[in-house]
Amino acid sequence: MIEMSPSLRLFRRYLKEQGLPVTHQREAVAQVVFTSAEHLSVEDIESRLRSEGDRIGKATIYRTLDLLVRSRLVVVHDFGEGFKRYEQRLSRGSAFEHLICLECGRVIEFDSWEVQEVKAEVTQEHGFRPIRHKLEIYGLCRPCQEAGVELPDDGLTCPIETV
Amino acid sequence: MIEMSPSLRLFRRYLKEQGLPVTHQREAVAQVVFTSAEHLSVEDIESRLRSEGDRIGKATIYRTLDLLVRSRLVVVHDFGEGFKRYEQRLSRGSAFEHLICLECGRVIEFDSWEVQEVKAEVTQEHGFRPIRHKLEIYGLCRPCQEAGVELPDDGLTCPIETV
DNA sequence: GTCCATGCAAACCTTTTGCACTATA
DNA sequence: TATAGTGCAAAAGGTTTGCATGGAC
Repeated sequence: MIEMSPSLRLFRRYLKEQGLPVTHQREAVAQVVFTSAEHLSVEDIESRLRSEGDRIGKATIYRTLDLLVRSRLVVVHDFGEGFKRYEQRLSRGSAFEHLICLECGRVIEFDSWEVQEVKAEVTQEHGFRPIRHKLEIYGLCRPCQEAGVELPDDGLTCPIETV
Repeated sequence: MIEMSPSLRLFRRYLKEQGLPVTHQREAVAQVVFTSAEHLSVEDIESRLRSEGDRIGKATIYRTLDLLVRSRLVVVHDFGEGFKRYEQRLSRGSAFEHLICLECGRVIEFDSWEVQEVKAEVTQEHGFRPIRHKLEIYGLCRPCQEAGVELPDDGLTCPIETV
């Protein structure tokens, strides 16, 4: 049986509030996300379920993740890898600021007070109603730099503008 | 014939530097991106080419966009819509800060000096070598708010944490 | 004449959907 | 027992690739 984490308890409550059945599959998928501190791909989730002896169809995983995101217990990230990653929202920072290593995919979260300020200022200026934001800084993490990784530079010989 | 914009000139130079042929298709795709101030999807690019009488295969468009990105004359964006958008890097702001309307998809660019500072600080702190960044603020643009658009809130009745 | 690009279609990958079957409440 | 979920396989949508043909240099 699945031991009950606080988040899982909330997810069950959410399902009941919505009049939806609490199934073994939903609990299993939720528990995988809730017991991980990482940004999981659907592939990751599927293989973790499998290693626990659970064989749950991809369609069900996607459908459950959709519920988890809707419940606000989980957030979805798109780091431009061609697929999405899912992360529990409770515990840890749950910051929307990330350093993302282009070499190994490592993600470091951080909080920025200043970004919140920029957000407030610029949205007010444009009459824009902010709902969420993300700041993503792509580059090379320390371990990859120390391993001597260099990213290829294929640009024009005389660069135009470097940001 | 295609009239030569400064960017197109640079793209030709880039192709020659790389020992690659300058073809009509490459010039046509590049010119579409260089003469637009918007964030174009491949669909957009294809239809603009078509309306100019150019019928260029999608594969060629993708391959040319890849070259344009490599040359650094164009940047690619992924706003989580399920496809990518392309934008010329010269002229205009070419900021990496965006307000993105969840209702109509409108994108407003802005520059933020503070974000550059946050980037410098946090990357130094983590020994991370930054290459590029993006700040995306999702929400409702003024016109959509005035049109009375409200986004559904399906979350738990007692929200956990609101960012 | 030698490469390389192009165009088409097929392949690919992630995600979504249709449908017969099963489980929840 | 009624209602909704599950699993499988097929479909969908954007992007990539293989290959024969055609164009750049």
